[in-house]
Amino acid sequence: MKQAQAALKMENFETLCRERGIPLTVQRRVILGALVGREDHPTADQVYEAVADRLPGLSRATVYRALETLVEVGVIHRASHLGNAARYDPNTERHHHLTCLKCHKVVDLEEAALDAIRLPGGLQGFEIMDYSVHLQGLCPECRKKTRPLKAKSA
Amino acid sequence: MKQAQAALKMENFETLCRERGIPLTVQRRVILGALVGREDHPTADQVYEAVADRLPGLSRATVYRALETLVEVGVIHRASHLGNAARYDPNTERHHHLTCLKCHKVVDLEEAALDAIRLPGGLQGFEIMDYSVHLQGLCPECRKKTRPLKAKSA
DNA sequence: CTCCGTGCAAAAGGTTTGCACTGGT
DNA sequence: ACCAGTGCAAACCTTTTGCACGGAG
Repeated sequence: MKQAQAALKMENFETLCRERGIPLTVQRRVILGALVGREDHPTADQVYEAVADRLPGLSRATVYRALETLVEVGVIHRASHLGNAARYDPNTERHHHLTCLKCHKVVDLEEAALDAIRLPGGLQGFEIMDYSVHLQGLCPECRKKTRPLKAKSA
Repeated sequence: MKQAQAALKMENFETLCRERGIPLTVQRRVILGALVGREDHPTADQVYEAVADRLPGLSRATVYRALETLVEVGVIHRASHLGNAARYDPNTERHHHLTCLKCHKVVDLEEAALDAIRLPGGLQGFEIMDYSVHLQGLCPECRKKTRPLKAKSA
């Protein structure tokens, strides 16, 4: 059940916070709660809307900060490039992207093997026009620089 | 060679513009020229920086508009969701995304077939930690609403 | 010649930050 | 009690838009 998963995720979050000495605030709990209950991918503002009644006087800044914390702890993901600016790509052929988790560099990958993926059927009623594979990892430079495990230099 | 490709892309752009009655301005040409010369995925601001000396008095607004035009004509792609807000995803398991090209809705897709993709080797020195498949198309609702081919309502 | 594109500046989101206060540990 | 988190408001960054002018078709 989703309910059970949500409860697990919340427990997991609490454990992780205690381990890392991160204060467990009401805001963070409610925000995570609102997030795990959803199937869509809400924006920060939508999260704010969702929890505003449960947290009177809540500030949008807090939503942003709490979401950031949740991402750091690892209980949610942020779906978008870290930089909030759009990027433009002159390569209009089918290609894929390699993104560096550390420096956020994006490089193209033209790889016939990835172009040949057979898409499964019944994609929730979507009519697929195109697809691309998004690979995330460490670029050569960042691999040299550090041997990171955790995100923050903490 | 990349040079030849760039020249071809420029010619292609000019042809498409003439076909569609889109004025061919210096700005658009220079901006496209700066873009096809690069391997990275510059932001609008980086494009502005790149062409600023060649186009004195250039406005950032023009860069945005020109980029938009280039995307419409199809000679470049925009790499990012149209909505400029970050989205948060409580699902931290391996999963993929279906994005609607019209309403920009994003839904999760958990599909074992896509989890089993064998990654090719020699990924430009990257150490891959994770990957996901990004499918783009029309969601059921938008498929009903219109029969779009072109972006603009002209 | 007519329009559309451009430049400028202001507006419109989205996100971050400084500061005083509150709440978690 | 201490330190980090919160709320508020202002700052900041990216992108869009209105308007007058100039260049493209």
